Amino acid sequence: MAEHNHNICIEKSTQFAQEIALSKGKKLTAQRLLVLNILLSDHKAMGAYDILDKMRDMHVEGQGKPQPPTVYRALDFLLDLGLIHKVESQNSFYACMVDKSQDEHHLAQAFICDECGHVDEKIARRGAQNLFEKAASFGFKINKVIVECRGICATCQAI
Amino acid sequence: MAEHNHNICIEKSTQFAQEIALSKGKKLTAQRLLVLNILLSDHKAMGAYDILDKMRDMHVEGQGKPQPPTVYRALDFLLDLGLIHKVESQNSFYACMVDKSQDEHHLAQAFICDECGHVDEKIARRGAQNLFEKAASFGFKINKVIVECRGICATCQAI
DNA sequence: CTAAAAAGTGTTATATTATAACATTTGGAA
DNA sequence: TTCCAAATGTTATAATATAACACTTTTTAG
Repeated sequence: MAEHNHNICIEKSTQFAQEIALSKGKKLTAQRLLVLNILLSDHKAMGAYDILDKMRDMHVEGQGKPQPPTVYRALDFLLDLGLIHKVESQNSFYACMVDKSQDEHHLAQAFICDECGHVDEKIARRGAQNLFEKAASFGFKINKVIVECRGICATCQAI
Repeated sequence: MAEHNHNICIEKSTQFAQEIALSKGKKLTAQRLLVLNILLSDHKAMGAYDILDKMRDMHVEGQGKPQPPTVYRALDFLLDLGLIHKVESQNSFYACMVDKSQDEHHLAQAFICDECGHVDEKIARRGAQNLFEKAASFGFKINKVIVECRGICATCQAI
C-alpha cells in the first residue's frame, strides 16, 4: 500500500470531521470521536456490536460499560455527517475515504473484501449520472443510491 | 401501467420458476410456490415476517402455523434460483422481474419506492462492465454487485 | 448571572431480523 | 419395501437495532 499514509489519513479525517461538525452546528464529542477513530483505525467494515466490544475494552473503571444505544447514536451522528457509511448488505460500517471538501455529494461505490473486510471507496460520477437519467426516464425520483461490490481484494487474492 | 399485464406476468413467472427449478434438479414445492406467489402478487418488497403473516392468514386449520425458519428456507431457495432478490438496505424481498431466459447473469438495479414499496428492476450492462473494469484496475475480484436506488416512484409523486 | 431550553448521555427493556439444532415426514431410488 | 436424501416442523436463541425515560451538560435568552 505505497500510496496510503495512514497516519496522515487519520489526522486529516479527524480534522475534517471536526470542521464539518462545526459547520453544521454539531459537536464531535468524545464518544463520537471514539467511534470514528475505531473505524478509522483500519479501513475495514465493522459491525455495531464489534465497535461496542472495542469501546468496552477501552472503557475506564468506575463507569458503566457502554450499551448498544451509545454506539448506534454515535453511528447515526457520523452517518448523518457523511463521515462513515453503512454496508447495507452486511450491516457493517466503515469510515468514509473520500475527501468531501472536494466532493460533497458523490455517489460512493464500496468494494468490500469478504475475506478481510477491507473497504475501498470510489466515486462514480458517470455511474451516478446514468442512474439518475435511467430513473428519470420512468419518472422515478432518486433520494439515495447504494452501490456495493462484494468480492476479494488484491491482497487476499495474493495470499 | 399500460405496459404491464400482471396476470400474464404471474403466469409466466410461475411457469419459468418451475422450469428453472427442474433444470437444476430442485423442486418448487407448495411452500416455496406460496412464498413466490405472495411476492408476485404485487411488485412490492416485503419483509420476511410480513410474508410469514400472510402465510399465517392463509393457513389451514388443524395444522401448526408456519414459523420463521419456514419462510427463510423458502426465501433462501428462491434467492438461490434467482427468482427473487433481497433489498439489502431494508431487509426485504421482491420477485425478480427480469426474463432470465434472455439474460441469466445480469446486474440488476432495483428502484425501490419508499412510499409504497414498489420495486422496478432494470438491467445494467454498461454499468456492470464499468464496475468490473474499475475493480480490475486495482486488483479487486467482484463476486456480487448490489445496486439499490431508494426514492419515490412516479405514481406516488403524482398523489 | 441564572433560569429555561436543548442537546447529549446512561440505562433498562424490548422490537426486529435471522439462524442453530434436532425431530419428523415425505418422495423417490435401489 | 426399505432406505436415503430432501423437505418440513418445532423450539430455542443469536444478531441487529430502537423505544422510552431519567439524568447531565451545554447553550441561550432574559
